[in-house]
Amino acid sequence: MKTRDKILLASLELFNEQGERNVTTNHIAANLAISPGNLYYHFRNKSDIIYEIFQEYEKLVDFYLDIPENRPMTLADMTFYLESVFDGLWSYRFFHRDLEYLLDRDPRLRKDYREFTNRCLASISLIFEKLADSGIIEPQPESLRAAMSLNVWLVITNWMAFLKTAHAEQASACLTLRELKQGIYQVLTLEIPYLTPAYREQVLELREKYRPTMPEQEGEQEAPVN
Amino acid sequence: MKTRDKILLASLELFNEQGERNVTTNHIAANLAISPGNLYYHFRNKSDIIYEIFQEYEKLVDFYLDIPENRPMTLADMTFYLESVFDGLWSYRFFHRDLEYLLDRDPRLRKDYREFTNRCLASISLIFEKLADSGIIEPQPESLRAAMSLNVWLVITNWMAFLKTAHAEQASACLTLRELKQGIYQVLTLEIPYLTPAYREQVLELREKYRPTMPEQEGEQEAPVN
DNA sequence: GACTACCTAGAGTATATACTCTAATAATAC
DNA sequence: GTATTATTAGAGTATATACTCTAGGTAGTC
Repeated sequence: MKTRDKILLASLELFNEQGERNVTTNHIAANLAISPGNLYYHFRNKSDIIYEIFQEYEKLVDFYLDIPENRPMTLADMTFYLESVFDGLWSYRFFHRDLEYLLDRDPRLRKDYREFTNRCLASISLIFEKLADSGIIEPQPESLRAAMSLNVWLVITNWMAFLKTAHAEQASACLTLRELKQGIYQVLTLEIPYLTPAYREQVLELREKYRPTMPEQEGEQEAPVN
Repeated sequence: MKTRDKILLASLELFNEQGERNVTTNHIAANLAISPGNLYYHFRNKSDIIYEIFQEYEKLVDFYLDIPENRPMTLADMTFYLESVFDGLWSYRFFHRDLEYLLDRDPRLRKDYREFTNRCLASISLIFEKLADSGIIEPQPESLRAAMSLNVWLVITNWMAFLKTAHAEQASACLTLRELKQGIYQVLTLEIPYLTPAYREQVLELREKYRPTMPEQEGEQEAPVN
């Protein structure tokens, strides 16, 4: 693999594990056993590395959320979208953690992320629309759909932060993809009241599969050590 | 005012304006025209300043979310809770921005914040319960109420981050309390399907008051300059 | 073999930042 | 008034971090 790609890969891994703020360019170089000079030969600065990683993320999610216009949407489709989005969140999980700081630092990123958000919101809204077309959820006026989509987005993008802050131990270490996907439970919670009788039970069953196993919100009870 | 209190006040203000990450202890001292030594006489380190500010925040929200058990809940109560929580978010808005980093840095804060979250979730759930008692929303099983409360929490705590990232300009400068309170619109959106016919119109009217004036999600249209 | 384009090492630098240390000054107690 | 305690100034430090610079190696081509 080319050094340039190795740098991107190692950066992503370190960022995800330790947070962008805690990973220096020197760390990245050391991790790859290359010199800082070498790293800066391939990237002008740290921002450029982050920007390029973001573009990968963007591309991935855009790919997942490309809604086919020519056929009705099934429950399986919806599940796929949800699973995919959370997979994406997981793979680039460092990004949402330090989002505001990163956007303040890099105007390119701010602009791109803003457009990315709008595309995602549009996709979510389209999904709702097509779910209504398929008779899975009741159709809703456009304005409500927009507000609902925004809520879905807020839940999705904030779920990981919630998990990390709800954990007793340090955030980075103990978080699994499985736990992250319990966010799907929360998203489906939003849909419940809009489900048609025909699909209600099916979706509720699907939702159960993502029900948190560990009691997340009842944090008072620490795990007994002995 | 005592120097100690001035430090807390100036720190909060600077943190809110520029983000904790961008405000150094030297900045705080300079802002107050005192010496760094003086600052460190009053606080052992930066973490202690942040921790103390958090405790103020906690106290404030706990005060707001103290639900009276002995009387039914009115729409006015609900409005008050929503307004208050967003006021609190505004006054201590730096906190949620760098939350994960702060919690990683200070175990006390992690523990306290975790318990704080649980108290808030319990309050939200209690509010739903009492709203059902008052016939404002339909009663729901406890498990659904818990999931709904968590969604409300996610929307509330992530709304500001969304606003900042949706803005085209740098985050810190252009954000008003008024815009922040449009988050109430999103929270009320979550309630819509559960409203009883008797209160539906009233709540929808209330919700309209918080409807975003500027088109937030249609970011493509930049303001025409000429 | 020599030219070129690409790649790499590693020491080094400017700047920032959290924090310390000493000494001096103000406030208070007796 | 004097002893003590609380407060303050301000220079200074250890460490970190993003990034630079120079020199040299490697691979392919003719």
